[in-house]
Amino acid sequence: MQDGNASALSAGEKISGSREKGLNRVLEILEFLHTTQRAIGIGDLAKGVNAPRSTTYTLVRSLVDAGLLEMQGDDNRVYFGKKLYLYGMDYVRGNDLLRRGRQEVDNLSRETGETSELCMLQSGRYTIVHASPGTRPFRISSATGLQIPLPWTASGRLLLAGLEKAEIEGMVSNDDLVLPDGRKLRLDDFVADIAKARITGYCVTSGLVDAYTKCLAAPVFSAPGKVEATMCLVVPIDTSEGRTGELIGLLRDRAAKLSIAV
Amino acid sequence: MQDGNASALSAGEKISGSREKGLNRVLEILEFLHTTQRAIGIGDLAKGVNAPRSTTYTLVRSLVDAGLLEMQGDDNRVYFGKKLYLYGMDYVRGNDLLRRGRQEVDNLSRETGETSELCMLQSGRYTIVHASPGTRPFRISSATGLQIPLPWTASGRLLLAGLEKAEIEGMVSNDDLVLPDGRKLRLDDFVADIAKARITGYCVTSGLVDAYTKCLAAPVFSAPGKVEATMCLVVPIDTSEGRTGELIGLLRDRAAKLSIAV
DNA sequence: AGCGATTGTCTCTTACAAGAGACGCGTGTA
DNA sequence: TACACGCGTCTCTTGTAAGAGACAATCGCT
Repeated sequence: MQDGNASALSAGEKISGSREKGLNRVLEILEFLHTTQRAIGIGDLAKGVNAPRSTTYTLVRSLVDAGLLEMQGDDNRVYFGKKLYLYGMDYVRGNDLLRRGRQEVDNLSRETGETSELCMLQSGRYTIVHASPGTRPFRISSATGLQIPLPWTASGRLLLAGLEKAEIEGMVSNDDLVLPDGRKLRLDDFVADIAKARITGYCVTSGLVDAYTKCLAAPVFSAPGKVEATMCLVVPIDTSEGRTGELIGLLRDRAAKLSIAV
Repeated sequence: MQDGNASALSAGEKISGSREKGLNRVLEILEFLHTTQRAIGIGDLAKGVNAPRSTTYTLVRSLVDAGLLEMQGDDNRVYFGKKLYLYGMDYVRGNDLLRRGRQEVDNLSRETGETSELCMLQSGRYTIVHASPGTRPFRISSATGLQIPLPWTASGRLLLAGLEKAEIEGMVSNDDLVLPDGRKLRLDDFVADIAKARITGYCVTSGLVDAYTKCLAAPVFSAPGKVEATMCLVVPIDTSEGRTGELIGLLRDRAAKLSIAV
């Protein structure tokens, strides 16, 4: 799931699809719903995940019966179900870091007025696990659950701290190194960034995901040297040196607080 | 999943288990983890869901790769993964009622100091979808995601309002009618309770789940006559008539507020 | 009314996943 | 040292689930 089957035709995919395991189909369905973020008809779902209609009907029925999916109202559309919400809450309950991290992110964005996020690696991909929007008039886009190429972000540089170059290379595709504005990042530069971020204990990137923001990030450790998550602030790119410094200080402080008791 | 395969040997189950569909195994695994509420070794998991070890290993690997499960730390134990949390948040985002209901429950328990809950039907079973503990010294047990037989609760009586007797009968097993203290509820009485609750627009039960509490519940409607959820308060059984009345008033008010905009 | 597109259900075939079981490894304990 | 036990991986067989495709029903459009 982590890559290569949503982007389909890329690498060593069996072209004609042939026979696919039911479980895999289900995983694709869930992932598809996660990207669409809305209920969808079963027929379209089948098209979307490139699965036979008959199979899709069967699987969806199973999932609806199990409560992982729900039929939306009276239409023939499906979306995530209560069961998934309950399992998700179970995850939160079993995960101190996430629970406290969410709290801390909410605090931070309330105190600073800036957009704040908690980020983690999710099957080798950068993921915004929790976000709190801040109070600025222009809305900085960042939805929970969004997945972004690691090299585009400050958090990405911290999350990979301590990995070997080879490992890093394995987690970053060539496409990932191409920034939204078309510029191509050199892998070596990225690796250097990571090493630097590791030493300084924080990371700032300017105008990477878009030209108007910069991203401040600080690491949360689950064990000495092991970066489990990052907290970050997304601020306008013209934020003054002084304020940026303040925010970084605050951010590092809070991230450190999260680290200790884990 | 809703019934009949966890309770296993009951009805028309193939006794020897023979060959089981992978997806079903997965659904059982998730449900099992939901009940244990903690990470568990793969071997034990296999025993727990009564699946062959080799199969369990394969499935768990798929699920871990997909991020639905995570290996716990260094041990060989697994539990829910980040993906499930993300899907769960998607569900919340797509569900106004749940989002606002959680909020309202938190408010209510803060204002009254009592334990407050949001309850819904989940594959035909009563489920505590969100709970907020209240401030009483003795803790009233009620975990999010807990599933309880419908007849044990005030909310259950409201959630079934408007259904035919036959439908109700289908959703309530004989075991469900036996209260925790051993008393057996008559189905007819339960059906009568439901009809009454429907008319009065709220429901109070005393000493059903345990001898020391009573449960006040009010319905949340998704459409005229359709009870989508209930809000409820769990209070000490010796709460005065007067205060009980106040609380019911408050509860009905909030539940109504939830109903309107849905 | 006529037509194309979509929806939900069903049947039948065969490719393949579920499962049995063996194996090697590490660990505790007698 | 020997034994029992649990873990993780692998191989091989066969029961069966995934998929192709046909079908009737419904919908929307002209």
